[in-house]
Amino acid sequence: MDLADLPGRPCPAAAALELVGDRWSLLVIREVSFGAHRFTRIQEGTGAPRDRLAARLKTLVDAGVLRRERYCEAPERYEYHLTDAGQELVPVIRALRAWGERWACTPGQAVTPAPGAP
Amino acid sequence: MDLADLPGRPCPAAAALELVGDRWSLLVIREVSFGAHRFTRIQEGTGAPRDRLAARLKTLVDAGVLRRERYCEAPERYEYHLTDAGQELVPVIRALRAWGERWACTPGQAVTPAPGAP
DNA sequence: GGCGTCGGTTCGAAGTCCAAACCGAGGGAG
DNA sequence: CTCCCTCGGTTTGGACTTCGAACCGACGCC
Repeated sequence: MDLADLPGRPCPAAAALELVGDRWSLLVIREVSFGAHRFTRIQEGTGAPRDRLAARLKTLVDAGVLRRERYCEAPERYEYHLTDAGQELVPVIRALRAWGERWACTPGQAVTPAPGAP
Repeated sequence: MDLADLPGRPCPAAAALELVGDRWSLLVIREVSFGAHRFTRIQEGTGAPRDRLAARLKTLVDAGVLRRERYCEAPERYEYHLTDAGQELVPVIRALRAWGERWACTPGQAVTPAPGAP
């Protein structure tokens, strides 16, 4: 992914969003960072449809954010771990969580917590 | 948006992604935080298609992340500003940019800068 | 043999995304 | 007055994604 190829202003944030800025990627990374390393666990934790999850795991591995490791020989089974790049995505998720706690948890929209209320 | 309605694990980060976790929202917020307050400027800065941008601006205003302000009476013209909630999204973008600088700017994938290469 | 788990893949339907054309209100040039 | 431009959108038609659900093969358990 070359920054110059993006349609808008060249910016590393845009490049980051190209890689992990879709509906599921950050949720997947959150789950893996929480210790959910297997397909089924990640699927339960994120709620992503199975095919989407399979595709997303593939692109995240390709992007170098996740590493796929076989944990069972007889029936080929794999689990997913964060690479260093993936690890460093955790602060992004933390920032997102902090924002969500403050603004997205109130019933209704992300309006200021107490406009005229106690 | 109720956390309990989300398919996966209830988590404020998921709620945040519901609101701003699409292709353009964070880019739009970046642009507005850079001082691009008008439709056309935001469109140029993000590279989003016009209809997507119009729809996204609407949902962001509904979500309470942006505020829409008329700046011209005669032909109705509006500009967009960050609310407090929008303002507090800036750290998320900063985190994303930091990550992008480190991992997404290298040509190729987000692999460690020098694994075995010179 | 019959059923369950695990990690996927395949399917058709539904939804979303896109580029490009269109629109209306106004401004400016000729 | 007429023609064309800007601004902020909306509409359109087609491509691309996403979805839930069904299916699959390899294995384990009973």
